[in-house]
Amino acid sequence: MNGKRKSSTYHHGDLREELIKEAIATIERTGVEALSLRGLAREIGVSHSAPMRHFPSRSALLSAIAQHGVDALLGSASKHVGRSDLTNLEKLREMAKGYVTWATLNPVHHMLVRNQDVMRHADESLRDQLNAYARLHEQTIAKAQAEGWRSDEPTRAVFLQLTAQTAGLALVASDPIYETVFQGRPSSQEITSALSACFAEVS
Amino acid sequence: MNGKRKSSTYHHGDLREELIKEAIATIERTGVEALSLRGLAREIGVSHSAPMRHFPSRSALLSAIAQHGVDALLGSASKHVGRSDLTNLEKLREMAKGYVTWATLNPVHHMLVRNQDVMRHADESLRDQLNAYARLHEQTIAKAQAEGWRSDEPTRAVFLQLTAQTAGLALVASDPIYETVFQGRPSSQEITSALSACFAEVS
DNA sequence: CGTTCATGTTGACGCCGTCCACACTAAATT
DNA sequence: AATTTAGTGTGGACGGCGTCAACATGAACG
Repeated sequence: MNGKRKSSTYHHGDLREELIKEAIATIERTGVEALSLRGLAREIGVSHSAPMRHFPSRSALLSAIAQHGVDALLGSASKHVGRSDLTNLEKLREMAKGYVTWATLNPVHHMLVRNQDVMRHADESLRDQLNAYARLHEQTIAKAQAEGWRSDEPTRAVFLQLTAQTAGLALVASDPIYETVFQGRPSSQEITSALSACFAEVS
Repeated sequence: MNGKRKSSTYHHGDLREELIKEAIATIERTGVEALSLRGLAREIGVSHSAPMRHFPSRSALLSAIAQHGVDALLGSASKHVGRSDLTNLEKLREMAKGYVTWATLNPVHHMLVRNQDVMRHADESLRDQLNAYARLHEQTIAKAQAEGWRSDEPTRAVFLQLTAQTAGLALVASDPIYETVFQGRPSSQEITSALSACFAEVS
């Protein structure tokens, strides 16, 4: 399965990655609160303080996972924005759709990024990347407005509305609390149609 | 200050309420993760296991606080819906505005209700009340549609869009993560105007 | 071959949630 | 008024946790 695995048992060989993978699985099953470094070590089969060689604290592990999530989100958004075959309005559509898709496919990452306890202990770089995402979003809105879309509204107002709608849809689509409220997750078709209201061509 | 205070120090007299009050203050300052029953007891000046006479577990304390929050939210919503001087569309506006206002005025309650670890251990009644709120919202939408507002769209679609927009605005307005993104909290005027897009009179 | 450095182990510390037996007090019962 | 009872606070114990420090192992490199 894993080519890097060493024959000896003393050194694991890939503990950092396995910690992250196992942590995500555990959080998905039982929630962040129930995640413990010792439990993780036990699960993997190393000593109780082996994880600290790779993450200096429990928060650091959670931050690293959140970091992965934000990397993926920002990467996908940059890719959309970089496409030259789309208008800026179409880029915005892709960003919004991409955000919700990312949240539903990576519920643990999404949840960690929204978790205040996690973000409180996060590196400056994580915050910076979230801000980079927001600025990319905002600038693309401004460009779409320059192309005539909702050009009579302040950018900040459109930014606020779009951010809220997108964040809200991601929440509703990925947070288990809303499952009973909507009797099941909204379909991707429903998501798209909810978003389309924000992206009407007519101003 | 507190008329019920007994002269003796052995029995506190109002420990349950003080625990809740102190817990909210602590969470606001340092986050849920950092809240401990022992720390709370130390702060208040009772023995380390006194809190367990009022809450059988740490989760129970958090659930009770969340319960208070949902009570307030549902109460305010019912009050709006009960008003006979408003159209159903106006009731929807009030509900949405009320939700965001509630979230900004009670950030700790709002956060606890959105916290998966808290909701996982919550009583059935808490979930029931959240569902009651959702149904009230949904029914009011249906009635507004019966009055001609967005009557060509499926109720579920409007419900989804409105829930997402409202939840998203509440998030953006009350979650510290978004403070840097928007350089400060959005004003209540900005909130209202972001909501107004959903509540346009024309279909 | 020997050194060095990353990585894993072991044991310790203090904090935590929770349980238990016990202490104190107010209210109910006699 | 005396006594019982139920509610509430105390103190000690237990195991689990995060974290630290001292030590062990082995891979990479001279």
